[in-house]
Amino acid sequence: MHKEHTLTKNQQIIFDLIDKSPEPMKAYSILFSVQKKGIKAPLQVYRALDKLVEIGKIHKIESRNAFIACHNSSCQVSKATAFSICEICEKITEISSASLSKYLANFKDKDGMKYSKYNLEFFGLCKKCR
Amino acid sequence: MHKEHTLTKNQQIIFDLIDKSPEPMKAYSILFSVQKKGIKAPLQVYRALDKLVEIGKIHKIESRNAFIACHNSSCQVSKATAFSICEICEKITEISSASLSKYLANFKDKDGMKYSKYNLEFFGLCKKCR
DNA sequence: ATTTAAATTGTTATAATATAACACCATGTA
DNA sequence: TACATGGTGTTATATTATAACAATTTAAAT
Repeated sequence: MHKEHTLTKNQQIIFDLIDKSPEPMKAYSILFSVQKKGIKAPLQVYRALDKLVEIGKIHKIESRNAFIACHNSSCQVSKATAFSICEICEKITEISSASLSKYLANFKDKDGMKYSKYNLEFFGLCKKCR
Repeated sequence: MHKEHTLTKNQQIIFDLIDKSPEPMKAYSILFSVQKKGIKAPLQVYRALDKLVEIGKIHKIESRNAFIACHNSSCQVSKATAFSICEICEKITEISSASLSKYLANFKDKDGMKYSKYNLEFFGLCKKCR
């Protein structure tokens, strides 16, 4: 489980917004949405995002510069993320596969190095778009 | 093997630069380096980068917005990339592991969906930094 | 050789993403 | 009390990336 953090006001506002969103949100679209709640500057958004990523409440989809809430209740997911991305409709889903995460968590490279963290993005066409 | 493409002048200049670089290069640092060769505008750089990525001569490290030459001679590497990233010194290496690429190429999600493409970034500490 | 289509180039302007720096405030704790 | 830590608000700026348009080059295909 995630360690419980008490979110601050800005963090809570921004987390709630991302959590309710059916799709990943971009920073400036978040900014636009929360301006009515008094969050006016990009930095206020980025600071909250940074913290939320750090504590594992949200993840960043690196190839899209977008943020999605974590719905994965297993441990340490913030350090081990996998997503599927539809290249047509841009539907993005967090993949939760025990075998995948086990494989990657145990992966060692040629030098025997193990990694503390990874991010994997799969691309293809979703059911609808095929 | 990569399909052979004849690179255009700008593409060749930019590929050579990235290929010789010991570390991934960022777009504007590339721009700065090639200005003496007559490439003056960001778009000229980004267009060449886009093409080089498309044909698999370079890869983009998404989490770093940086570009690295592909030194992997096996097929289809442009659609199946894996990197190791040292979080301290930022040393980045392309991982070439047959078992890893086999595992990921064959990975199916819960719905039985297979993916045409993936990008994996591992994070940890390199030998030197440990 | 001439035409034509496709890709590439050069250029200016602008959009989108992200951080620096600084002053201030809230909270916990020694 | 003091002091450390983390969060906030603000302005300005840095960094990354694309839009739009005209001109040119390239490589086939007549």
